[in-house]
Amino acid sequence: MSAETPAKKELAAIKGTKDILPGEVEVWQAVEAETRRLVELYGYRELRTPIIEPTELFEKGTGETSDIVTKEMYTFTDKGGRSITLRPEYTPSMARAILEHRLDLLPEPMRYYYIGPMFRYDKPQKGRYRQFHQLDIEVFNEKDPAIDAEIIEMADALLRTLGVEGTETLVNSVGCRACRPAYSRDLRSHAEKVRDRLCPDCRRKIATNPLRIFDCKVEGCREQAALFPKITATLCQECREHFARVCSYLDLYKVAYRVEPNLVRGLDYYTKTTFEIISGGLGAQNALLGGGRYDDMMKDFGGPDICGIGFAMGVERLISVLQIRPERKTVLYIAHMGDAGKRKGLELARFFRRNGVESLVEFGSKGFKAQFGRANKLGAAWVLVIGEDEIRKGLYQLKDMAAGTQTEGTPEDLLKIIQDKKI
RNA sequence: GUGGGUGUAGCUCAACUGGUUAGAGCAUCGGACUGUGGAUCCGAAGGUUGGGGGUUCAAGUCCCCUCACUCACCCCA
Repeated sequence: MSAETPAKKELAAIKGTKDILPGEVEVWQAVEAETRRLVELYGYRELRTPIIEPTELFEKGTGETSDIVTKEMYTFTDKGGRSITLRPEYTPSMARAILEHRLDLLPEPMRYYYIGPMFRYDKPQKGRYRQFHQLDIEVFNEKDPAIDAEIIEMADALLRTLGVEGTETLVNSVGCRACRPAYSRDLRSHAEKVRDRLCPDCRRKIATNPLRIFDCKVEGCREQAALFPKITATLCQECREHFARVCSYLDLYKVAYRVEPNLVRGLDYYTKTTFEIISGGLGAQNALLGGGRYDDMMKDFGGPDICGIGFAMGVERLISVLQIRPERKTVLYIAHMGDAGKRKGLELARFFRRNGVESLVEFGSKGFKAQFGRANKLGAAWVLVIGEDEIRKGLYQLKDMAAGTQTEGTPEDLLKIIQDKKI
């Protein structure tokens, strides 16, 4: 079967997006199923929101000065003149849904999750796509530092249950509105004093985002940054105590982690705890998941003063470090001879499918030799043989392809053989 | 958005300093082989060499533009 029209390159998937084909999609399905199972053990419920939102939601939620909002959003005007944006992240949508439906008035704990596509107009590279997928986890109205630790422990448990190895968990506190401004001022004045020893990029960061100087890879900048004050040393009383409790609970869970005072998350809304789990083998985009606390978002939305905490995990990145590559094979292939054989095959396929056995019937008329060859290529575990003799007797041949053995019996007999072997 | 690298069949790769009709392996399809698979042999199909322009008697090969992929910066999942 040769393709009559070769795929035109002009009709390829757009830059930064990908098809997920059979052979790989099974990995996605397994990851999604395992993820749902695990987070529901922690009391999370799925909450789905639209892919499109009013642009304003992200301007207010993600932050007007963030890179995401200033240069990475897919924004357009719809026919009604509204400014619409394809969600670049999930947290603001989640917060919006909570307020819109007043879920904060329900007795259930507000623990939600979602797995789905996000959109950012970035330049694609390893582990970075324009349409990518995230697992998003959020908890609202839970001030206790125990939830900070539990959420990190859950992230750790999820990666373990999926078989991810060689990760490192980084935690930090970025303070709150009471103590962070003072720290930023402090940092700026320190950086200003050594301005001429910093790279051009970092000189610019002094004004825009001094915390980011810690991320610079230039040797001179790193030397200077090492001398800057640590945020962990200048936290206010409340933030310091909160962070100490988070760490002590993590110790209780025996989760391995490293306090990384230089860990700065890029989104503006974080307060107190931030964390990230990184993995080697991901190149420059090494964050498998990242998140933190955002105690002021709901209030900023004009809603009740309830706090939030959560994280997002990159599904593409996760899958790229997974070892598992499950493949789905055909179970039962039905080979036949003659028109009566074909009709009986179609009938029996229905019988087997109704009893939970995946079945494929050969539609063409080939010799048994060719049909067995085809079954073999499809990786069929079983082949049902229907010829004149079988139809006359009402007894069919079932071949176990791996063992090479063949059994005769009624459809019910043969079904039982397949079902027994499955267990 | 800024740099660097790479684009040849579905996949992995060939094609000497520019030189006839761009080849091979794997995969696909057909045959040897109309009552039983994996092997082997034979054959077929599959390409505007990512696209466009230029230099040249002659371009897969050199130059320019563009697109895509890729790595890093940046940002982040």
